[in-house]
Amino acid sequence: MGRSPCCEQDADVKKGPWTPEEDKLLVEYIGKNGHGSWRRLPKLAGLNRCGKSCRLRWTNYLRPDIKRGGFSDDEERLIIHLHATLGNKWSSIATKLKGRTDNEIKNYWNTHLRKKLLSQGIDPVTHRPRTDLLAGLPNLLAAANLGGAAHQLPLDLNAIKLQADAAKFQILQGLLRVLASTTAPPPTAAVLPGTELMTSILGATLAANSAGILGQQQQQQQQLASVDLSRLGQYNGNYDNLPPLTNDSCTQQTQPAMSSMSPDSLLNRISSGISGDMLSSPELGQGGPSASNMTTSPMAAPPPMVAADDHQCNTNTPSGGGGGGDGMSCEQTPASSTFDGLNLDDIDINDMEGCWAMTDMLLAEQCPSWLISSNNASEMYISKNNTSEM
DNA sequence: AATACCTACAACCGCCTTTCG
DNA sequence: TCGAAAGGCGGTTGTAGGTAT
Repeated sequence: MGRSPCCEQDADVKKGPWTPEEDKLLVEYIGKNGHGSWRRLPKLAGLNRCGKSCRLRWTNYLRPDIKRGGFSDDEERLIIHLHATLGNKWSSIATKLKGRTDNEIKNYWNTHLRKKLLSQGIDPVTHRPRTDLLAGLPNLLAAANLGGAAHQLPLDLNAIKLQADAAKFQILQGLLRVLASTTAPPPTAAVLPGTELMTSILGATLAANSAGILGQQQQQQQQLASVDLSRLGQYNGNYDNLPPLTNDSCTQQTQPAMSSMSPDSLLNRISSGISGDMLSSPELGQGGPSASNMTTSPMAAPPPMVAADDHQCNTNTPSGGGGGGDGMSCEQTPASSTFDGLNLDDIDINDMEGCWAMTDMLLAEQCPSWLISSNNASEMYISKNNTSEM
């Protein structure tokens, strides 16, 4: 079964970089005859090459409509956007960038864009704030629970607070996604990944924490509020790319609102939520280990992202419905959302406190299972520390 | 100057899908 | 309908050039 490898029967076939002479032969032959059968082409063109190699050389480098040179900012943004939507479907992405080949885009992604996103704190796989930054939380909690030295506690708590912020971002993402979906302009607008805003938020918090402004959640909220949410309008609904926090329709409504909780309780609740399996959720692209000594209830997997392929995009996009005509209307849409049914009239995007209050309400009404997990290290941590000052 | 290391990118490999007799 | 051939795709490797030690 299975095909024999290309050119296997000819062990003498040349490999490696193409010479100008070979390029000339290939271009001249295809110019006169077309490529026809790639397998027969090498003999006919006088090349000692595999047909597959000839095809690759032609499609990636010798084709007359190939666009050479560096990528423009627009192209970069488009690639990032398309990658967020399509994933590593390089050929599909290449169809949206005139003159660029899938191989070129793939290489550019791996050598430039991927690193660029990482440096911005964005996971290049999920296009969301990096969760690997949170991976140490379970160990921190466990260490704290197991009686870490008192002088180590501040560091642990700093980390926990950071995780708490990240969890809040997750919640806010859903909120922002709703807002963006109502304020977004038609897809013809300049496309920027929604991650930029989240990056600035996360960056602000990281900066605050590293500057020693720890434990001042209010201050961090002010930083969050300093982000002009009205900018969301230019993001072309990219928050649709963000999966909802959870699809777990929680039936318990006994949890106090986040805003009414003490900071310690809030942090611990959130910390417990983002520990364990959540961090290793395949949806987050994380295969990281869970804390082995924790018994956190498994987090319900987020709903699958519904990434329509090109065909689906074309058929699903209402004709004349404001699509850019370049396929950019193809977006990921979560199958369901914790935030579905949210009354947008209740939200003033300029009122950050109101947004937090809305977040609280959503948590109370649709609290995910991971937020109410019990018998885990963080709860033990709470009970151990709920009488101490932070 | 020599060596190690890093980076970018061209090319290859293996698998899957499509085409065709 | 089936199987082989061909095409296509994404991941990986090889290599050349640049930089740091």
